[in-house]
Parts: sequence; structure tokens; C-alpha cells
Amino acid sequence: MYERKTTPNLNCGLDLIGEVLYGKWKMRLLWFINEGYQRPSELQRKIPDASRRVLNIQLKELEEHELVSKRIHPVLPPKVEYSLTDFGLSLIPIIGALGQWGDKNDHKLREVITKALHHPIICENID
Amino acid sequence: MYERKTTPNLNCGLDLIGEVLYGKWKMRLLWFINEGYQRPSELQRKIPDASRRVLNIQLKELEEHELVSKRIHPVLPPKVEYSLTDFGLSLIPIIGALGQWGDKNDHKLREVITKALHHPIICENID
DNA sequence: ACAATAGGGGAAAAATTTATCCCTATGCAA
DNA sequence: TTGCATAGGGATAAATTTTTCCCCTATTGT
Repeated sequence: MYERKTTPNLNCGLDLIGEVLYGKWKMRLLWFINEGYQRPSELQRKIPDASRRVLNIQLKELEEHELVSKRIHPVLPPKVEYSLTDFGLSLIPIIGALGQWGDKNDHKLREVITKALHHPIICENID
Repeated sequence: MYERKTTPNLNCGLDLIGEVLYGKWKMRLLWFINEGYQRPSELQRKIPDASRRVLNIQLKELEEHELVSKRIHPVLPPKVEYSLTDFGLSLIPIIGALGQWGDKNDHKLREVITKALHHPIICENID
């Protein structure tokens, strides 16, 4: 596993939440687990853009941060189920708000994202 | 500037908001600009953990994504002021909610973050 | 002359994150 | 027997982000 070389900044609430939520797929993982997709393979099917590997890693981090708990059923083929802890559950409304904002501003967002992809020359306001 | 090699995924609201908000210091920049710290040097003083360079870069991205607008006063020494657009302003409640959650769970978060830093062996639930 | 302030950006290094590929194991179905 | 599904991890490569260092403009104050 990757060994951190710098210590994280933990000065404010945003730093703190960032430590546990900053990861490309973490919010989606929490969201889908909350929706009932609890098995790794189900989550991978819900998030096909992520590699299998990174989902495993981020699930493990979420578990270490006690946002999800993992239940391993000792059967073959293996069966694993993740579920939200109360702590993780308390984040769902916030993740919902983020997703809602994104959905509500879908059109505008696609526009500015596409524009920025071609980094146009922005016309500055000069007074 | 860094030239992207892969195209972003824009499948859902979370992808979209991630495109404009995913950056270590972006939410803090929006927050402080909203609080009235509008000049680059003020922002740098409010966020001393970030390098000057990266704040400039992320401010430029926020501007390209139309979350902030930049006003350059053609005076010497130069004076620049950022302000939130209506679009950026509409994110403030969400950023506030994130920060609040972080503050409310300050103690617990420090605990799990510190624990994970030493990656302990997690005791799995087995049934 | 020199330092400090204000704003900005190039180049390269370092840190971090994400992707790719390969390997373990077992049971079930064609 | 081969192939697929299940779950996961090591090693390594690639992509991306952030930091560090240095340079530039121009003014004010010492």
C-alpha cells in the first residue's frame, strides 16, 4: 500500500471531511451502498468507470475511517457485504445535496466543463 | 499547464460537481471569497498550507468553470479581486454543510484519521 | 541600491492517486 | 476441461495533482 510522506492538515472541518471523502469514487460508493448495492461485484457494476482495484482500495479506506463496515461470509465462492455505519449514514444527506446540485446544474456544468477542456482565452473584466 | 490525457466521466451529478470542485483547496477558496477575502494575497494568508502557485491554478480553474469572476484593476501595484458568481454562490450552502459536518464530528474524525494513518489490522466481522 | 508588496507563470520534482496486469482459490455450468 | 463468477492483493505503470524554485513587472519605503 502507498505510504504517505506528508502529514495531513487538519485545521478545519473541511480538512477533516476531506481526509475521509477525498477520493474519486468514495461518495459514489457510500451512495450506492446506501441504495442497497452492498457487494463488491454489484458496486463494480454500478461504477464501471472505476477499476476494480481502486474500488477495493477506497472501500478499505472507507472501512478504516469507519464510514462503512464489512461483513465477510466465509463461504465459497466468497461473499462480502458492506453496509453504512451510522457515521457513514450521516453523510448521505450531504452527498445527496452534492449530487442534486450537480443534476440541477447539469446543462450549465457540461457547458463550462467542455469550454474549460479547450481552455479558451477568458475575456477579463477590466475597469 | 497540464494537458489532460483522458476524458472525464460525466455520467451523473456527482461526476459533474466533481469536475469543478475536486481540487484540494477549491472549496476553501470559494468559502473565503464568500467571506470577503477576495484578493489573492488575502486568500494566500487565509490558506497558508497551500502553495501560492496552486492557489493561482485553482483560482483560474474556478474562473474557467464560472464559479468565480476575476476583476483586474489596472493599477500599480496590481490589484485583483475575485468574487463569487451566482453559480458559485449557490454552492456555498453545500460547502457550509460539509464544513459543519466536519466540525461536528471533529473528535471522531481525528480519531479515525489518526488510526488509519498507522493502518491497524481491522478486526473483520465474521459470521 | 535593496527589500517588501502585489500578481503571475514556466519548469521540474515530489507526492499522490488511479489503472493495468497477473496470481490465488473454489464451485458451477457447458 | 475450459470458462465464468466470486473476492482480493502484489507489482508496476501511468496519470494527475501539488510543491518547490526561480523569474518577471512595477511601486513604495528605507
